[in-house]
Amino acid sequence: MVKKEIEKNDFKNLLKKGGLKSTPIRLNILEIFSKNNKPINADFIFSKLKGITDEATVYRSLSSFEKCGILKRIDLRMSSIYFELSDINHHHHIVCTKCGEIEDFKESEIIERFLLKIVKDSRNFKNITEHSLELFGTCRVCN
Amino acid sequence: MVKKEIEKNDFKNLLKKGGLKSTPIRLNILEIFSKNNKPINADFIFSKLKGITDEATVYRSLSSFEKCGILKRIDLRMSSIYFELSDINHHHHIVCTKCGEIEDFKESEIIERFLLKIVKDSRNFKNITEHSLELFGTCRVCN
DNA sequence: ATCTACTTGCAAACCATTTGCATTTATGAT
DNA sequence: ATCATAAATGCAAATGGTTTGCAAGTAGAT
Repeated sequence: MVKKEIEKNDFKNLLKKGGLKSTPIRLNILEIFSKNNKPINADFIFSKLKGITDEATVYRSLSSFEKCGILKRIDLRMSSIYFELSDINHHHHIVCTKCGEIEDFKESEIIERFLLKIVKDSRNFKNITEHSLELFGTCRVCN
Repeated sequence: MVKKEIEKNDFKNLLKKGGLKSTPIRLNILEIFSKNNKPINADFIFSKLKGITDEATVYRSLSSFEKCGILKRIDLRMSSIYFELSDINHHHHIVCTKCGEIEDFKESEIIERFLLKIVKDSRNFKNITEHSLELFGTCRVCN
């Protein structure tokens, strides 16, 4: 629980840095992200939250969090939008198109070099701030 | 117009290969894709189509086309889904988050090698069939 | 030419997400 | 600590892209 307190303070700082007020709901949402090391959506969060009656609040939080950089959006080709904490531990995903299983992978150096090359070669873009990179296939079990 | 006839036959073959019937609307849709070398959505297609009264038909076509591999989905983080012809000329996009301008880039060899490495390193995935890779930033004009 | 399965039109439903407005709450200044 | 103010929440309704059920039309195989 000492750890939990530290975490809570981290989240408070995160919110403050983002210019957002620190509310119980928001701290809970961040805790849910921190507990579940995978992309999650508004529904999932709403189902885990206690003391909240309106899913719109979740949507508003997610939107604010993305805007100020706390979260990053993950395009999984599902019907709803998924997010993850945009931590330092930058990674991407392989998604099983049959069962939805997700595996992470991490190729920071390659991707970093790749982005530099793209920017160097581009006419109109010298400023790339985000990227999506997700792989889709069938996992060992489904194959 | 000779060229156009050739193209139409290409499309007919494409549909046949996909197990889909060749209808005027479908040929028109494919022609629209062929004329517009950029990711487009259902609305755009519907607005260009003549002799059609129901957007649901467009959605159904897009869905069939994607399923049989004629189209590929492009995740542009817009509110609607975009598609492109999945031609041999495999490429990706840089999207301006301010004005929506799109630039293509093509790094087949790097990406090919990259995917091989990922598959080699992965525990659960030996079969990657698709991938999304889009970059987001601000273009020279908006910057 | 006919038969059958696939396609389309029409209308309605669906579902994730957004929005307006009144109320409550967090935070910085007093 | 209290207060004032801007921001966050709850509630309800709207939005908008996409999907679906059903009846009628049409392409393609025989």
